[in-house]
Parts: sequence; C-alpha cells; structure tokens
Amino acid sequence: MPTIRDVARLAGVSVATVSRYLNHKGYVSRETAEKVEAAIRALKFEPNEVARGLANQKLNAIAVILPDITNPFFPELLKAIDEQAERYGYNVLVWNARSHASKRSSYARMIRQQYLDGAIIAAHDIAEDEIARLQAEAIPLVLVDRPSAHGVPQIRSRNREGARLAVRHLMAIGAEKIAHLSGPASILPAAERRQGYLDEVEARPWFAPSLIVGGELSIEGGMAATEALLARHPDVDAIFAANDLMAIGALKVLHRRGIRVPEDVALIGFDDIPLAAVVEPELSTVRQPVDVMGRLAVDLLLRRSNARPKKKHPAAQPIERPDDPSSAAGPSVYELEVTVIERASTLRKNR
Amino acid sequence: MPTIRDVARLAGVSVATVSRYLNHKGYVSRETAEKVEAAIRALKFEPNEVARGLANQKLNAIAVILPDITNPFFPELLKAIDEQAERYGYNVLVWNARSHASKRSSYARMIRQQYLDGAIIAAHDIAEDEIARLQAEAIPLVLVDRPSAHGVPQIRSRNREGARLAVRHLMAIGAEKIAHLSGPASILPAAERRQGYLDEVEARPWFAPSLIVGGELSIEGGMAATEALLARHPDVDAIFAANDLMAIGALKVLHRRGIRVPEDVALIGFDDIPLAAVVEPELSTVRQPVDVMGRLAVDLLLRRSNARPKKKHPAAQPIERPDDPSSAAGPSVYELEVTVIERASTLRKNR
DNA sequence: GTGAAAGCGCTAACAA
DNA sequence: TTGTTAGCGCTTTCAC
Repeated sequence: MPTIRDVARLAGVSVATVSRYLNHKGYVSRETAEKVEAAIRALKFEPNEVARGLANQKLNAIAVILPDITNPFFPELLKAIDEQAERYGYNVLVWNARSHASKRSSYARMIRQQYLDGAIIAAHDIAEDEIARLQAEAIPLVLVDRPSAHGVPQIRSRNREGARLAVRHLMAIGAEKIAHLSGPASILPAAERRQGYLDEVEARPWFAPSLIVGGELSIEGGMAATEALLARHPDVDAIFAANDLMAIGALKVLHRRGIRVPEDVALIGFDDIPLAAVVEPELSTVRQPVDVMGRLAVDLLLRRSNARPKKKHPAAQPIERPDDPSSAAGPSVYELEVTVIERASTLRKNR
Repeated sequence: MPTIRDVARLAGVSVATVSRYLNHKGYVSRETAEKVEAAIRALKFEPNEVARGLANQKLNAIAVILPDITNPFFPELLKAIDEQAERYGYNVLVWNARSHASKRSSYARMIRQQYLDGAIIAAHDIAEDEIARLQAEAIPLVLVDRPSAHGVPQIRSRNREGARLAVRHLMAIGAEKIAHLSGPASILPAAERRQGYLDEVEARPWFAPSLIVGGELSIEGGMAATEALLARHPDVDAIFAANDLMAIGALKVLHRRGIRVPEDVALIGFDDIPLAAVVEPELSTVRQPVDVMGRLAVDLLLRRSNARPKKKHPAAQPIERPDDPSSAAGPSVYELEVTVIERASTLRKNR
C-alpha cells in the first residue's frame, strides 16, 4: 500500500502539500496539484482512514443503537440512516442494545475509544442514565422515537395526532364502539398514541376505560390483548392498535374466532411496516415517515458535530417546548407528520 | 482523555510496559502489573482503538454486505453475525450492496482504507469480478448464500435437499399435482431448490415442465407467478415456493380467488422467516438455520484472519468438492442442514 | 523484566 | 505557496 509519503516523493513535493491537496485545505498551485494528481493515479494511492482518524481525532463514523433489529420497523430506519450517512461519506456501526453495552463496556466508552462522531439511539431499552452519561460527556446524540431529559435532540412522529386521525377514520366509516390495544406506558410513543385515542373517545357515551387493553408491542402482545378485549367487550366494532404488530396479532385472533374484518370489526394499526400490506385483509394504518426520520437523524447528528447538511426536511416540524429551557439553543424535538393509510381492514362497511 | 503515556507516568513505568500489560504480551512482573492496574483505574484510562488500529494495521472490525436489509431474512442473519462478532470484540459495519460500492469506491478499497479484517458477503447482486478482486487482494471473505469461483469459503443451506424434503412432505399429505414457484436461475439457492423439486417429481406421470413458474423472490413475484400458474394449471393441489416471500404472495392470490389453503391447495415455502408464522394460515416451510449461518460466517472469517474460534458448529457439514482443487487447503463450502416446519398451510387433507 | 525509540500514515502549525 | 516537523496514541523491536 503506497502512503502519502510515496506520493510526495514521486510528485517531488512534501507530504504536507499532498495532504493539503487531498483535503482541499490551504493553497496548492495549479501545477503542483497536477503533479500530485498524477502521482496518486500512478501509485493508486488511497488515503488511510485509520491514520486520518488518529490525526483528526475522528473517524467519520457513527453508531446506531437499536433495540431489536428483527422488528421490521428498524431495518427500515437503518436503511434510511445508512443511505444518508453514505451521502456524508460516513460509516455506520450497528449496535444491538441488548447484546452490546452492558457486556463489553459502556456506549460512551466505545464511542470515545473509536473516535466516533456520535450515536443515533432508537432503543427504548437503554436507561436514561446511560443517555445522561453520554450527554454529560458531550457526545453528539440524536434520539429517535424515545424521549429523554431535555437538551438531546429528539425525532419522533406526531403520535398523538396520528392516533386521533386513526380514531376519527374509524368513526368516519361508521364505527360506534372503538377499542384500543395499547403498548407499555413506559414507551413514550405508545403512551402518546393512547392519549390521542382518549382525546377522541373519552367524551363519547359508549366509552369505558376497559376498552383500553394493554400489552407488548408485538404480534403476541396483540393477540393476548385482543383475547382480553373480546372477553370484556364482545360487541366492539373497531380496534385501534398501538402499532402494526399488535394489529396483526389482533387480526389473527379475530380470524380464528370467525370475526370478519372489516365487516364485523374494523382494524387499524400504526407505523406502516411492510407487513401491513401483506396480511389479509391488508391493514389500514398510520404511516410514519421512516425515511425522513432516518435522514433527519443523520443530519442533526452531523450538523451538530461538524458537517454541513445538504437538504431541508419539509416534513419535519421542529417544535418549541415552552417548558424546555434548552430550546433557546434551537428546537430539540422534531415531530414528523403522519398520515392515515386506508386499506381493506377499514373498508367502509355497508350494514 | 488520559493516554497510555499518562498511565505510564503515574505508574512510574514506561509506556512499553503498560502496553505489554494491556495486551498480555511479554513479561510484566507481578508488582509492576499491580502498579499499572492501579494507575489505569485511577485515571479511568481507556485504550484508544483507532491508535491501536494504526499501529496494528487492523481495526478489529468487519464489513457485512447485504443486498436488501428490508428483506426479513437479512436482519436475522445480521443479528446472528453481530452477536458473534460481539463475542470476538469485533465491530460490524453494515453496507448496503445497492447504495454503497459503485458510488464511493470499491469494497476492496474501503476495506483496505479502514483496516478492516474482511467481509461477509450475502449479496447476490455483487458481481463476480468484484469478488475476484477482493480475493486477489487477499482480503478475507466469507460468502453466505451465494456462490463464487472456488477458494472463497461459502456458507449455505442444503437447498436441494430441502426442496426434496418439502416436495416429499407435500406428497406425504396426499398431494398429487405439485407446482413450483421458482426464483431467478441466476441466484444459486433458487436454482438448487428448483433442482431439488425436479429430483422428486420429474419421473411422475403428472409432471409437466409448465408446472414450474419463475418469478422474483418477493411477495409480488410470488403473486405474479401464482396467477400464471393457475392460468395454466387450475387443478394443482400443492405448491412449493422457492422462498417464503413468494409463498406469501401465492397465499394472497389463492385467497383472493377463493381457493382454500390447505384444503384445495397445500402450500410450502423456504427460509422460515418470521413472517411465515404470521400469515393466515400459518405457512409451512423449510427452515434454514440463520443463526448458525451467521455465527459460522464470523468464525470462518476471523479464523482465517487471526482470532481463535470458541465453539464447534455441529450443524455445519463441510463438504469436499472433488472438482475443487483448493479443497486441499480445507473445505470451502459449508452446507447447513435444513428441516421442514409443518404448519397449517400443509395440514393433512381429509378429502 | 523493563525502557528508549522508531514507527503506523496522516494532519497542521509554523517557517521559509 | 510549499516544506519541516512535531504530534495523534499505541505497538514493537532491541538493548540493557
């Protein structure tokens, strides 16, 4: 492997000049540049990223910390992040919240040791104090779909609003008793969606708190919650699930019981994972713009740490939180618009 | 950030000694070790990975090149790889075959520039000559589910055998006219599965080549292929699909047409992606041991490049290929056992 | 057993 | 504009 030194020698200049040429920093005369260029080509020189990393104290790479890569939402997010990082010329390290950290060492440590530029955290199963530590050490951070003490930039969807849209959609097609399969209260998006549901139905005559059934945000969780729901309220005619996986679980249970969707019970989920369009009947849902979330996450992270972003995000709605003192330094919570996707599971009923 | 120098100073020894202590190389007396230890603790010293990378000419990281991270098979594989890499203390860079490479620069270049230890390639959409180049440069490589010129270690399932098992299973439950939805012939596993199907049915009186319908290995591909199949052979009573996604596509089409599964048509896929257990009816399939594939890939890669593996892989069946001259240096193709998973889509029919 | 010193390949003052 | 040189933080001979 030729080094910058070889290039310098062949071009008859100093390594400093080659370095300047390479990084477009400082002055390099036209002719010198050409000589350097020629030498680089002749030697097939490739600057060594690790050496630059050492010298610059940064490696042009970021970490993405995910809770569970096999949950279909995250590959989508990862893909978006990866593509955007690629545009900046950055590498992406994928860390599994469960298997990493605790084991080898803390995230802060891993990030420092490797001169990473920061981390995108989408894992709700990382403790708040771990986040606090990272922030205390001034490690650039962006949180996706999880909250934290103020100051850390956060990206998430308009969960509450999305839930309201979903419920209104169910009402619009004629639903008269709408239940909600809710996720763990400890997971913010789940809590927000629950609240959105409440916003819409609390005042209705038919509403009863027992129409809300909690469970894990998984297919199994959705199945269990639906069983419980049907035991209590055999007469529901619509269900809003906290996410698509739960909705799919609900679908399975309804199907087994011979309850038709959407004729007997209309069903809507949240996220719009690819699976939603695959099940039968196809699942209506509230779409989160994963791709925007991923791109924005990278932009925010790298903007903070150094690079210049290249695009605007029209879908992003940076909001000021009046109770957040840090907002003086710019908004720290970005909420993205969501939209209802109507599919067969909420096809207007003809009764 | 304290450096090794600070540690040395505080401990009253030289940096060389600290380094030796850190890497368990060379002799360090009991007492010296204790002093160093104390200094490290006192300073909260964390060795810098990038600097070690430079000095060692290796960064303890590998690249994983995937064709499409949103295809549910790959997150599973990635997870397994990630967990195993973690055990070795290695980092994983995830590269998307489509978006990377061509763009920035070649894989070979990226791997060298970053002192990576090698790459696991699961992308069938990487050209053979790209692989050849990597190998020519002696970059450690392991291929998963894709073939290549000999010499490069390859991991895959017993696709042909699995296909035979699937078809035999269909026969065992009473199927009398079995069709096959096959993937692109250019993708090796797809070709092997097709061959396995042929092995079992070619001699049957009911067999006709038109029972094989090609398509993409996706849900859409499965749908299209099924449409075509039904047009030709409305009387098929069983379908073996080249992978689960295609099978799910078939399921959708059959469902729309009012054809019952498994009563009218039995259906079996291949891979056992999580989705298979989610659709209705649940999909029978041939299971590939993704987790073993991932672990083995990491082991082979790192064994070649340096580290010592820690476990055996009982499911792995290294096979010698008599026509492969390189097998003198050890087997280069590992075929993993597969098993039929019986679910509702092939429940024995009572006619 | 331990330390001095020369790298690993590149960047960035500071001079010239 | 360009070159000299001192790092970046760690590893590794090679003496002692």
